[in-house]
Amino acid sequence: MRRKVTLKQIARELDVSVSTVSKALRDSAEISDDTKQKVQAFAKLYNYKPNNIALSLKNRKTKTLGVIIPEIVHYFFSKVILGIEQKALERGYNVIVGLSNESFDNEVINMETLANGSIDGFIMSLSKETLLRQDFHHLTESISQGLPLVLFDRATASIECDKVIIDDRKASRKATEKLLDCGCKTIGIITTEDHVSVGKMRTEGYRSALMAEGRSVDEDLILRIKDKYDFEDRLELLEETVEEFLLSHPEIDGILAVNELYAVTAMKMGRKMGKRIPEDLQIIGFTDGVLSRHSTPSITTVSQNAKTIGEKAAELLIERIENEDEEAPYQTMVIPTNLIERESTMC
Amino acid sequence: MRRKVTLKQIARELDVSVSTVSKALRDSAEISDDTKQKVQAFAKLYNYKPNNIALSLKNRKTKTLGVIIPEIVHYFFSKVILGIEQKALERGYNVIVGLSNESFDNEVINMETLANGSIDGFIMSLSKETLLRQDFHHLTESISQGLPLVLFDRATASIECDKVIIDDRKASRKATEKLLDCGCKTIGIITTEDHVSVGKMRTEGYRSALMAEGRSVDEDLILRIKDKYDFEDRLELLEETVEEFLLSHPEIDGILAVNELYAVTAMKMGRKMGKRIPEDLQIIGFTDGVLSRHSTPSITTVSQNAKTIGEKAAELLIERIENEDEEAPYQTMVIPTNLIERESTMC
DNA sequence: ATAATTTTCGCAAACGTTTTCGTGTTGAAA
DNA sequence: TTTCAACACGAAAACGTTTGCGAAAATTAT
Repeated sequence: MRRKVTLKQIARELDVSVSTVSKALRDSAEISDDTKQKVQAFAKLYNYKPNNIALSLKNRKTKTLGVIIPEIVHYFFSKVILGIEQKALERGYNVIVGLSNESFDNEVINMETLANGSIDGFIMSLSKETLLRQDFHHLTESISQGLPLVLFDRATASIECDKVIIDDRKASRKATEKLLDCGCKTIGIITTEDHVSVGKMRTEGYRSALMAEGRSVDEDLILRIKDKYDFEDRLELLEETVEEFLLSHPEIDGILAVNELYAVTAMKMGRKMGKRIPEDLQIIGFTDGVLSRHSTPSITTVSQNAKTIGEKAAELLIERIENEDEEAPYQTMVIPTNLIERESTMC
Repeated sequence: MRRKVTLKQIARELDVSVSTVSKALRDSAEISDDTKQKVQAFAKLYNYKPNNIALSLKNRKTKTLGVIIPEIVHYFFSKVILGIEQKALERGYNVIVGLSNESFDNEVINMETLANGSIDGFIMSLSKETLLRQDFHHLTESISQGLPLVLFDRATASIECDKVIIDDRKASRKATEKLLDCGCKTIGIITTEDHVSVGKMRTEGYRSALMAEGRSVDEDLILRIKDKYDFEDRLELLEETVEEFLLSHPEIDGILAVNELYAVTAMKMGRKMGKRIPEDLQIIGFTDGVLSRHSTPSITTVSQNAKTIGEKAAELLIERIENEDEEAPYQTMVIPTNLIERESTMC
């Protein structure tokens, strides 16, 4: 096992000092061409690469981004990571991923372990529990310690920092309008509990679209799925709830769903009770993932451009890290969404 | 901006030496109770946490695992990461994720940047290009430098290291047998090119099941999807190819697909040509992801227990890291698979 | 040959820890 | 009063870098 070679070893081998080796490798004018040649040749031969940890300690920069997300087995979040990762690579950064699993405590723990020198800044989307508690002390803590933070998707107005979001209200309004345009008379929405910021705003968008058309909003047509139903192994609970909802409102002919899973579930349950998609029931979801794309019929959906979100978040963070003295004002980038029309809507 | 407090600052503030502070915080017997109290109180007040980078340098251990995978927007891989991440957290490790994007060069670059001190070991699944080229010098390089490696899923016999895999041949054979049991007369397989190790073995399993039943293997019933068709934006190419395949073999009444996407595509194309699922065409896929679960009809599939794979890979790696002197023999863990029966098969 | 440069290199400090070893102080035993 | 052990703490080295500065060596100018 031939361990990585260090400056010290090269120095000893060539009978010069460590500083000479270091300077020779960085092509310093202080060193004679002779020694430079010798050192560089030796270093190449032994495939010398500077130790990242030592560099991090010296420069007080780790060139690493900390990313904390609620889930990873999830089209939207994994696509965001893809975007982050690519930008990071491009700019010479690594990415450490931490999962909160929608838990406040995990989020805090993850942050704390990373905040002790391991990373140069955070990119986060908040856990549902954090949003529910409205406890953001770990975020302010991090910022006050000089670790910049970029929030995406599930952000909060309580914290001043860079943010990358979509205009959830608008996207939702547009989607609802689309359903209206396509002839829906009674539109229901399947959304999250209100503490989930994006869910709440999507619900608001739905409301405003209806009101703008002079329609009344029937609160019974708003189905809020409980957080705890949102697990892979709780699928039946979700299905039952949606089925019940559809059965008790047979007049519904349009559904807006705030994510893919809700959309595909609505489709399945609608069909089960004999509705044809899209003739009897039209559906629009959020997130342009595999479910929307590969379902039969395929599902019309609001694409959030997750990869772009990731890229922009990484850019913002890296800029902030590399210009920490500049005190630039915080930005909130709003990434445009687009409605991808597929087979679950009529027009 | 109150930067993190260091031992040195505490020492200056309390007018003792750095070593005293360090010892006091670690509750050393060398230090008087008085000073310990004083130091500990002060540290707590200022929320002192040791700097990870400094510790890494000192201990020559980073407590970080490097994970390199071909893709992240992918049910199987993201679920493996979930498993790795959880085990890592449990054992006090962080996880750096690198994406090869199925490219050999990216794989090499990612490894090289991480191999310079940033991590204690690698968990990898090889890119298709690497498997095609059969060039594994970066892996041997890493191992010879004392960085342990655990391969999962897409492994290779050419490298000696710990591995976590499933028995692809057996799983595929079982799945094929299932189709036979369910009454299929003509079974086709949609698989990858042969250089993808798991694809090849699944094809072999398919073959052996047919031969064991005394049936001949019609090479025309083996559809190998080209690597380059395997992209989100190449969906039509994939669909055309599968459709053509099904159209030119209308006698096919059973399909084994080596992943979810191929399975759902087969289902879609089969339907398009008027086949009922499962009455006219039965389908079994690999990977128990969202597509298999939420399609209508839902798809019978071979679950690889991806999360377990991740957990075991992390365990193996951490054990290897923490007992590097022991020279334990390399293990290949075979994670059991199970066939999840759903609506795309008849029995 | 001597002085003045210029070239070439090494020392030391720094980043933040941990740990070994040495040393000064205290109190008790002789 | 002297001797010695126990106690409490600090200095220094180490992990692997980079870099400012001083100093020796080599070259040039006088």
